[in-house]
Amino acid sequence: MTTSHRSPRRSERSRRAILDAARDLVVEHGYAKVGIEAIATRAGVGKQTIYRWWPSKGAVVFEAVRALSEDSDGEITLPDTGDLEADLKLVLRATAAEFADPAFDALIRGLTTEMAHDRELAAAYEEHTAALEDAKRQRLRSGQRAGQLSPDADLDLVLELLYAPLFRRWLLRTGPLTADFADRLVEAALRAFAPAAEVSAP
Amino acid sequence: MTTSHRSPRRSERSRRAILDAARDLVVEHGYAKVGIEAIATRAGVGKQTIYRWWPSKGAVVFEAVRALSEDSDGEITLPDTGDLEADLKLVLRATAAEFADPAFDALIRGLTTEMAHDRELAAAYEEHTAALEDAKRQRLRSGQRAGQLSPDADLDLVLELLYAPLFRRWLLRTGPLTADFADRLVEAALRAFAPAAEVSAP
Amino acid sequence: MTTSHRSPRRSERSRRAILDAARDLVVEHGYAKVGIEAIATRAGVGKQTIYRWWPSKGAVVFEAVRALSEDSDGEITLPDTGDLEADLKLVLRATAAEFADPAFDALIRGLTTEMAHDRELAAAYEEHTAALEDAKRQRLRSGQRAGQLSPDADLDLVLELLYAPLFRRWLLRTGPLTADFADRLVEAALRAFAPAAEVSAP
Amino acid sequence: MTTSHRSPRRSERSRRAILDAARDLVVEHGYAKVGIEAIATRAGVGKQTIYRWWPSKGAVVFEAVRALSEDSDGEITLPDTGDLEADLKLVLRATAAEFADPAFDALIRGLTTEMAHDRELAAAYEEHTAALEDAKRQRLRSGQRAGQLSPDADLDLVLELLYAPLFRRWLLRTGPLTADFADRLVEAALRAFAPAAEVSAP
DNA sequence: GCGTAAACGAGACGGTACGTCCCGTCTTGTG
DNA sequence: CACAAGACGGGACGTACCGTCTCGTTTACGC
Repeated sequence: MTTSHRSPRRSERSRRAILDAARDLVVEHGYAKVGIEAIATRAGVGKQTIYRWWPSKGAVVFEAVRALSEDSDGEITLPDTGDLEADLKLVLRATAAEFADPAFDALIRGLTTEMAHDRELAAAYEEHTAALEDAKRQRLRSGQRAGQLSPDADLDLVLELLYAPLFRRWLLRTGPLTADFADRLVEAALRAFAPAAEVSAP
Repeated sequence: MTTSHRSPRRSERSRRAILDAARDLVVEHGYAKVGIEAIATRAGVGKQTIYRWWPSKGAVVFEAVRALSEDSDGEITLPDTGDLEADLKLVLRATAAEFADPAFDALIRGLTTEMAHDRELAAAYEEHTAALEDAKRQRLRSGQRAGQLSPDADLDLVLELLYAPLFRRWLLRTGPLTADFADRLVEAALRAFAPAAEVSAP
Repeated sequence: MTTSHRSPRRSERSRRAILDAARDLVVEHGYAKVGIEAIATRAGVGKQTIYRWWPSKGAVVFEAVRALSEDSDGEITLPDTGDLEADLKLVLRATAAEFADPAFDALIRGLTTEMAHDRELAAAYEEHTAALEDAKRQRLRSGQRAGQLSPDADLDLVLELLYAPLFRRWLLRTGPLTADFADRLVEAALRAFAPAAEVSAP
Repeated sequence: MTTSHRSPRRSERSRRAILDAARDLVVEHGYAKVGIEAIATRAGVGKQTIYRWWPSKGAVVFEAVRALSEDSDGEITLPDTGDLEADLKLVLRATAAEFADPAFDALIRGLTTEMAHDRELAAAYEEHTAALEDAKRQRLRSGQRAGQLSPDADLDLVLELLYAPLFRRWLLRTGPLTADFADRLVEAALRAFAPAAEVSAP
């Protein structure tokens, strides 16, 4: 169990204070330099109150991140204007911009490297992003039905082609996360899974 | 400077012992659970002998990893049978297999997440892999000349399309690293940058 | 106030359970290693129920000890056969044996060292043993009247000479608590306060 | 091993700072309220430097106390004017005064109660006071030879009669530690072991 | 070959953070 | 409203390593 089970006895005030402290400290000093003690002190909370409800620093930060996106989570919908390429470019540009934001980077980078070592944390994160992944697949499927993707395209593979290069550039800082890069990724992926050329009718 | 400058006074025996100890300990217990003290003890060496020549644990492990591939490093050549697709599949399958090897994984995973936080280490690693990257680019260019890739394909982008999905699957364990996956990556990338179809003259 | 004021609302069942748990735990693990939480848990009681009625662990254990000797406390009478020496030897031998009993030792040792630091607890204990002290003094006075002690002997000093060496040997484990030791203490004290030798009239 | 083995590597500066801090803190706040962390902080020392050389807080304070009396320790000699009673009164009065000194009390009280629970510490203390005990016994023996004590008096028992009442009054605060009390103890003990009355020569 | 300066093993040092323990108080239902 | 249950802020515990800093002791060069 990575995330904390709510309990009627639990102090909501402390929970919020811990998550806020964790978020702020990580943004300020970076994931690695933040410890449980610092979070507890900043939150005005005993260490035990953290250990009681979370198994690790990763779990706390993870929940802090999740709490950020929780408000708007009601329903995830990606743009669907009918133009798959345009829509994907919009989304990937936004993703690239997000990765390029220092505050977001500070929060998410440490969490990501932590997930590379902690399978439980990774599983929790996957669960958290499942809805978003689904929405992405839905949009691709819609494009597929509209004849903008090959009918037998593996949509998961398409997603990996779109996002993995972005992810790798961000994590390893091997290249800039520009709108142009996002555009070219979309173009390449769509070319790779373009529907077969039509045969002109006689 | 991440790697150590050699000196005539330096004890080669200690250097080897430290690198071996670092490699073995990381493979045994994982990067995060290995500390400088443990490396020094296992190597039968004073801590200072490590701090004298390396700036961080990452640098030691990095050099330990580099030492592994140092023997065969004289000249890197990728297969070039004339069939770009076949050659790339060979290479990517090998890469996938390497990532799937537990010992390699243990060594390289911690180093990778460390690079995500330590720019110096990342720079050193990039330098170390520059030759290999070059070789990959060369093979693509050769294929390009042979008409198996569009003349205006961005070869770096092709490499990212090929390797980033592999990297991400490996790091985040989001999917299996099979030969089939490697094949499909190669096929997709080549389709994305296929040369323009010839228009038959009427 | 060291001891608890009784109240009609108070649960006698809880009170007994707490005292029993305290006694048992102290005998099992020693005074220092027993905490309020352990007592509460063993007694099947909330911590607050302890804090509501007792000010400290010392007070609980003290009352637990007192409860042991409460049954027989109606009237304290020391033996008075007319032979002071014999009677005192009997009593001191019994005291020595009591100190030598491991269960008694475990209970009383921690309480004693606590009293060395907590004046309130010490006062409460003194009050508790006042009747016994009185009885001892009575027996000495009786012997004094019978001409077995000097008429101007300071009976409190006699008691200190009798009991302090026993107490010190027990607390600091500086010697065995044997019947022989008890006997020799009695003999020495009585010699020290023997009535003046009669001068035979010529 | 309760006390610390000296080592050439050991920092004398740290050792002194720790003992001084321990002594001062105990005198200021009392044994029970002083912890290892406070000692380390006051001494400007890492906790580990304490744990490296001492097994417990008791051992540190014990050594701090011992260090106090170390200077004058060359040779212990008790006064021997030929008048045993006068000499003993001098010594016991001094002891009573020492116990009554608040700074000494603070230091020694906690240590004493600790010894009641920690046999190792008690053994170390006994060793430390062995020379003094010997000197006391010597003085008694000298008085014995001078015909001021019965030839078959058990000198250890005499010492217990002299010191135990003082000790008990001090520890349990059951009476004042006055010069008068010291005098009366000496008188009582000497009466108890007075040599047999001489037979007047005809 | 012989000083001498470095690099060495060893490990003590001042620190920081860990995760656990228990304190005494506070809060939340239940009987 | 006393009770059981137990969460809470607080803070000390003893451990593990960090990176720095002496200690003698090799060791291999320049004289």
